[in-house]
Amino acid sequence: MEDGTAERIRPRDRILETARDMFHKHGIKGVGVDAITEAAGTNKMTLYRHFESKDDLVIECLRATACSANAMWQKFEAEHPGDKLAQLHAWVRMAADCLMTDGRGCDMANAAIELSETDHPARRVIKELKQAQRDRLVGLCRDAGIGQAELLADTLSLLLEGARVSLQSVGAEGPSAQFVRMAEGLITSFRGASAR
Amino acid sequence: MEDGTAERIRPRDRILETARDMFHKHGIKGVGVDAITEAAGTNKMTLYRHFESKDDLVIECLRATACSANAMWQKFEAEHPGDKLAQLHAWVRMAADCLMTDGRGCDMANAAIELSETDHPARRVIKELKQAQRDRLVGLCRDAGIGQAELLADTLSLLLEGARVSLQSVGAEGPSAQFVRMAEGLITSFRGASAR
DNA sequence: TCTAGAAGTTACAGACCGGTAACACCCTAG
DNA sequence: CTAGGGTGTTACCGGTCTGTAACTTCTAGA
Repeated sequence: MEDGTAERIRPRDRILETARDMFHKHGIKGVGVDAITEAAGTNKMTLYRHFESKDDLVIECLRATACSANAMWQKFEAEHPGDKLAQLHAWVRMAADCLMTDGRGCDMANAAIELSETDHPARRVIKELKQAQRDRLVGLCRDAGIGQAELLADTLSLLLEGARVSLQSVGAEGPSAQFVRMAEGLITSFRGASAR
Repeated sequence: MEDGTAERIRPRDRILETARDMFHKHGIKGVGVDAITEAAGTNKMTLYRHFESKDDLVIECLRATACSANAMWQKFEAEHPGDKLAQLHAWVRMAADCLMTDGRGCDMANAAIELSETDHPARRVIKELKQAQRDRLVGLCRDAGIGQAELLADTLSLLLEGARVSLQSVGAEGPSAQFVRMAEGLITSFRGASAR
């Protein structure tokens, strides 16, 4: 039987998962394909049989990251079905957890900074995936009954993005330590404004 | 005469200025020392006579960037002597200008993301310079008579940092377009709270 | 058991990287 | 005019990088 749930993971998936982890930790230009394949317990030829190039692998990793993010959104909906405001608070909590446990920032943002070539193929993907996340947060704010939903969503986006990068430059004791207080304060402030 | 204001700029300064520009545009790992020296109209040997290593050059570039930032702070004080609140608004305006005209983000933040090695010599410098900027903004907020000065300063910091990275991932039409509105709204909100 | 395709292995090409050595040059201070 | 320091030039080292070729081994499906 072809057996979809093979006990030993397919090399392609092992490479993808390993590459995601290593790109996240050391950056894209900071890790070579040799290191990835070795860590994945395979070899370079196998990588190039499954991915056209390193850039292609990078793009596939970013798509996988977006997929994980989608799973989180579904978890919010599952844990607080219908309660959009609770989902928004869950988003803040998730973001804070991510800040405290992770250390390195958003893979897409990091990639956008690292791949400075304006015509890099990954840039299209980053832009559309980030746009999708933004739309999702705007929708959540709107459904939570907040008046200026776009403005709140954009403010929260920038705060999180800023906290993730500040974490890497000034460290955990820097401004990013106040993220939850800022975010919650903003939400109550916007809720008050829309209920006036 | 040794003539401090030599009409032809010293090679060291040419290298430093060129490296700053190229690191800013293409990232640190995205440009080699050969490219820098060629663009600076000199050669690799001269670079290594003035800088111990590429890492040393990077650090010197970051210090120069911090120096430019200091000049901006002095400009704020010169244009609005004593009026700390006006200086705070000038800071917002400067940040917005920077967002619209520049495209690439903060050199220190970009470097922190790119140089993921936790023991990289540049990380110390980045942290202390970023910390200094933070202290400066906190002081400005406090002197402007804002109650929760640290919280406002940290929020503004994260907003700007987030706007700069968002600009690179989602583009100019993304959340960063609302930076001024967010920042000004925060300032009035914090002013109202401290004057209650 | 046989076979086809996936995966592993080794070696290599070609380019770029940071950094150094040896030597020729120029320009200015004395 | 001359001596010396800053600069330019060329060549090179050892390493790493992405990507490929040719060949062998393994494994799953019939």
